[in-house]
Amino acid sequence: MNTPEKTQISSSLSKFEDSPVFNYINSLSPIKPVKSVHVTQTFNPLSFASLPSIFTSPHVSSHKESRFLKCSTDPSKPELSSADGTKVSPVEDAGVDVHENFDPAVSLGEVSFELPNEPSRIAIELPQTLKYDCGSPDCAPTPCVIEMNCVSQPTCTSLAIVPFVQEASQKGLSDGVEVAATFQIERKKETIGSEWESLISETADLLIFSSPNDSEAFRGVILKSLDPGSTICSTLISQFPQDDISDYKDQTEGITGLSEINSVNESFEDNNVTNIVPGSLTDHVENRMSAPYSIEPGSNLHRGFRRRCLDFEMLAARRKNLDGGSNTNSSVDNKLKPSKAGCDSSRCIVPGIGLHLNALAIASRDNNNSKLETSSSGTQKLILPCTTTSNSPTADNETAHESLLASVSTKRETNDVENGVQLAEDASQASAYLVNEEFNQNSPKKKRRRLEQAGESEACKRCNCKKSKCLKLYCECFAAGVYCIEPCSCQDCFNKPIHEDTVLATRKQIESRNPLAFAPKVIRTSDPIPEVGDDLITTPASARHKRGCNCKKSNCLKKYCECFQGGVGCSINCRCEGCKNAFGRKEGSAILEAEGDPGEETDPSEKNAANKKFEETDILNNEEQIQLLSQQLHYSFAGFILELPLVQLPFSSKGKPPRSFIAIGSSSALYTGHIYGKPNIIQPPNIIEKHFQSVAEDETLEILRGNSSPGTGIKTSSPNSKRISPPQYELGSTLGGGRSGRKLILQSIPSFPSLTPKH
DNA sequence: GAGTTTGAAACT
DNA sequence: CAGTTTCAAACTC
Repeated sequence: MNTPEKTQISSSLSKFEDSPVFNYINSLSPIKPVKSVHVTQTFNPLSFASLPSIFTSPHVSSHKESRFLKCSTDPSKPELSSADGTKVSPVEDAGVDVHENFDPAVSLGEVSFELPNEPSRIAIELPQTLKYDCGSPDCAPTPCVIEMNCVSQPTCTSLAIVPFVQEASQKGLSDGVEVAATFQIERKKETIGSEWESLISETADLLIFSSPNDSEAFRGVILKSLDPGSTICSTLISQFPQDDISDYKDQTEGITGLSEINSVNESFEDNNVTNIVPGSLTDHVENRMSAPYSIEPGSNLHRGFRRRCLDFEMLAARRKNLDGGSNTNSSVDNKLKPSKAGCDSSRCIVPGIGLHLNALAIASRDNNNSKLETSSSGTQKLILPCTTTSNSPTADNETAHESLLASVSTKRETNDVENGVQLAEDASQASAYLVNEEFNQNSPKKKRRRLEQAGESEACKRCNCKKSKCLKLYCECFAAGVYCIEPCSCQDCFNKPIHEDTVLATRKQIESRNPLAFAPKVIRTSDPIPEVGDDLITTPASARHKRGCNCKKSNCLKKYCECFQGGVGCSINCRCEGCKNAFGRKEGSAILEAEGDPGEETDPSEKNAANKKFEETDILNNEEQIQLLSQQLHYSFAGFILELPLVQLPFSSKGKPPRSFIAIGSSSALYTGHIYGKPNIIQPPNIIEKHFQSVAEDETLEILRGNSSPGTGIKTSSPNSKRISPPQYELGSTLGGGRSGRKLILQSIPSFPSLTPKH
């Protein structure tokens, strides 16, 4: 990537690296100064883009993100790092250093939680973050900034964003303010334990999780070309403070929507950072939220959506924080875990994206309205489904629900009942947690019944585990990386915040067996256009089940089939018999069938029915997909969002959205981050690929060649080797290498692992 | 709502 | 790694 920005950054970095401050820092730290860390710069865009999916991946994303976050805090603590004496990998240098120095308490993710108590902090941090985003010296005049640049560069080099960020920094960020803020934060920090890195990474993830909107926000910034400075700031603010704060608000009790934002705004003013956000911050928030994304500023819906998901990460981070709590700022701990109840609540509140995305994916298909809206803005694609869905008969009794839903009601679209229900459910669930955790354990049937009465119980229904304690992949909730909540009818459920330790341990165990265990089952590949055969669609390559199905009797025509359930065609990876998957038969099935393969009792009527079904449900969507894809490509090209709700789900009006199939943002990545990277992310288009190639071709290729970090090889080492095959391979083989897009995808997927620190 | 079918997950 | 068992969702009645 020879973009001017990069060049500029590199040169700038070099300059700074040679500065006295930098030298001083180096002298204090075992870390070797590394000039212009180009490690994953190429993929930075991905990091942004993949945020949602990354959310779930503490490792990969965390590294990246953590760095990103670290940067924010790092500037202030060169000395601290050295003082801590924590070991840093020389190779990772800056990045690691940042990690160690990074104070979780300072992370944006935490900020969201802490904000209520410390409004000023957020103000400080946000600007910092912005600054960090810009990997260019332009935004970092101070020594601290310089170091930051070194560290952050890898992550901050996103192609599209850099210019904006830089500009923003130039326009709105006050260097002095930033520095001061940094140090202020620094003072609060305490010695960092050896656990920091992990802690940080997770914290970073949390941050990310808390801001599923990040990608959108950035996209919005880019696409809309709004005032970079204000836009970015407002975006960040709107996202973090708004969502997270509002969550916190919910816990503590009804505070009105923008109050937090206002406080944030005040904070900015207090810190002389006001200039960063021209005009009322609130206004910005509103504008950005409502206009570009069609999201209400205080969209509780959105928030509610994210609540359950990724709780695990939150817990993990939090727990680690606690473990090292002796070292960490007590205030932080308190904030993270208010009281027992509050603690749980917070967890519940912790934003998650898995469900959110799921809903989106579905919505893209099912919800025409949402489609329209999505078409108008890429960001909305992801969100609208959420917002549009709050049709929640299910929210009946819960005031909290009502409030949540009410906030979303403006956007309400009734078409997608399922999504709506689920979304509402999520929100309601979250609120339910807030209201009373015991809901989880009590009256599951009642809840379920209520949901069913809602008319779309399917969408809302959660698990019904009886023996697995919801600690196995049998449990949909567990598999999806979310806690069981109200709607669940499970028995002896351990998949609750109270048992966070158990949950985390179990997850780790499962992932140790199969790193992909929590990965999205359906991976969107590249080709959005299903291959429509003569009379039957054969293996649409737009998405594939990561492992493939093993159906024997269902002919892949029922939801027993995970491929079918996920709305994707069977692929070469499938070992199904008599595949008649309406979304695409296993390669060879169609041929065999056409040849009158006895193994496949080809029932013409069935075939036609399947085909018809497909036509009804997918053909149209394919076109839509194409449109969406083009948009998405645009966004992707901007370097922010790579994951798309393109996976088309077959169940429009009935059947709950296959959460487990969402290709995005499952909590899977929690522990698999390094290994699985971000395969979760739906890799779209060729354009992106080109982007990649131009930007990070080198590394990508390396990764593909197996030179990347250990985790790079998706699945090669999967315990389920017999069944799981790398998405890439799948793509390559299934798609038939003719298409460049596929090839590109292969590259792009591996690229994620590159995000992990180089050695 | 109970019972059956199905295939993934887990186990051996 | 293959076969078996367990499990819970999907489905049927």
